[in-house]
Amino acid sequence: MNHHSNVVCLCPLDGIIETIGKKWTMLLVNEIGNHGSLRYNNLLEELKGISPSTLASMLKELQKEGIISREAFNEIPPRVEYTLTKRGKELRIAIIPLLKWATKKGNFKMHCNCSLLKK
Amino acid sequence: MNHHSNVVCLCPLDGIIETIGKKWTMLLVNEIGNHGSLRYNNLLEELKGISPSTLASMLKELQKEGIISREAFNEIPPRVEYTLTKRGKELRIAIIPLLKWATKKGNFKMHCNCSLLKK
DNA sequence: CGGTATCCCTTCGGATACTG
DNA sequence: CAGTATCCGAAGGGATACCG
Repeated sequence: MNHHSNVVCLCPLDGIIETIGKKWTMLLVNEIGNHGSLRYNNLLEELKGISPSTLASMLKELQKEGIISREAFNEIPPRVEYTLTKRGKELRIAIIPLLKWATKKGNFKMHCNCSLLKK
Repeated sequence: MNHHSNVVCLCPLDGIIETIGKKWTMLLVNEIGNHGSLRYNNLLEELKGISPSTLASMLKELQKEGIISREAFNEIPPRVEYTLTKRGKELRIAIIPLLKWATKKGNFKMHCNCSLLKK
C-alpha cells in the first residue's frame, strides 16, 4: 500500500510552532524584513500596541531561534540594530503560501501593498 | 523607488494566526488529513494528551474557520465524523514550506515517514 | 537609548466527573 | 459515543515605573 504518498508529519514543527504562533512573532519578523534593520524604539512604534517587556522577550526568543540577530554599536547615545538572519529571511519566504491561503478566505479584502500576494 | 518589490504584509493572517498557532491545531488538521476522517474518540486517542474539553473547543473553532466539517449520523450508538474541508486540505499543503524550513534547523533529525519532506 | 522589574489580568489548556 | 461542566494552574502579554 502506498497511502504514505500524501501523509504529512509535523515533527519538524516541534517547538518552533510555539514561537511562530505567538502574537507578535510574524509581525516582528516581517517588520524587520521589510525595513532591512530596525532599532528597539523603532519597533516599539511600528508594532503599535506592543509593550516594552513583551518586545524585549520576543527579541530574545527570536535570537535564540536564530531568526534575528542583534548588533550593538558603541556610541553615545547607544544604538542597537536588529536584522533578519539568513534563516529569518527564509522563514519570511516560507510563510507566503500560508498568506496566500489566508487571503483566499471569502470575505478577505486586500488592503495592503504586497507584491508577493498580487497573483 | 521600487522597494515594494519584496515587501510582505501580514494582514491576511489577522485572526487566523491565533488559531493556527494554538498547540493542537496543526496536529489535529494533520491527523484528520492523514486518516481521511476521524471520530471524536479516535482523535482523543491519537492526539495523545489532549483533554476532552480542549478537543471539543478546538473542533468548534476549526469548524468556525471552515477548516474541518462535522457530520453526525443518526445511529445508535451515535457516530460523528470529522473531515477536512477543501480549505482545510489546502491549509495542509500551504504549511509544507514551513515544515521544510523547520526541517533545515541544524540539529533536526527526521524520524518521521513523510514523503512530502523527503527532498 | 535600550532595555528591566513589578504587577496584574486574560486566555489556554489539563483533570475529572458527569450527561443526552 | 460524543461531548459538557467545573475547577484549576501555568503561560502570554499589557501598563507602568524605573535603570545603566
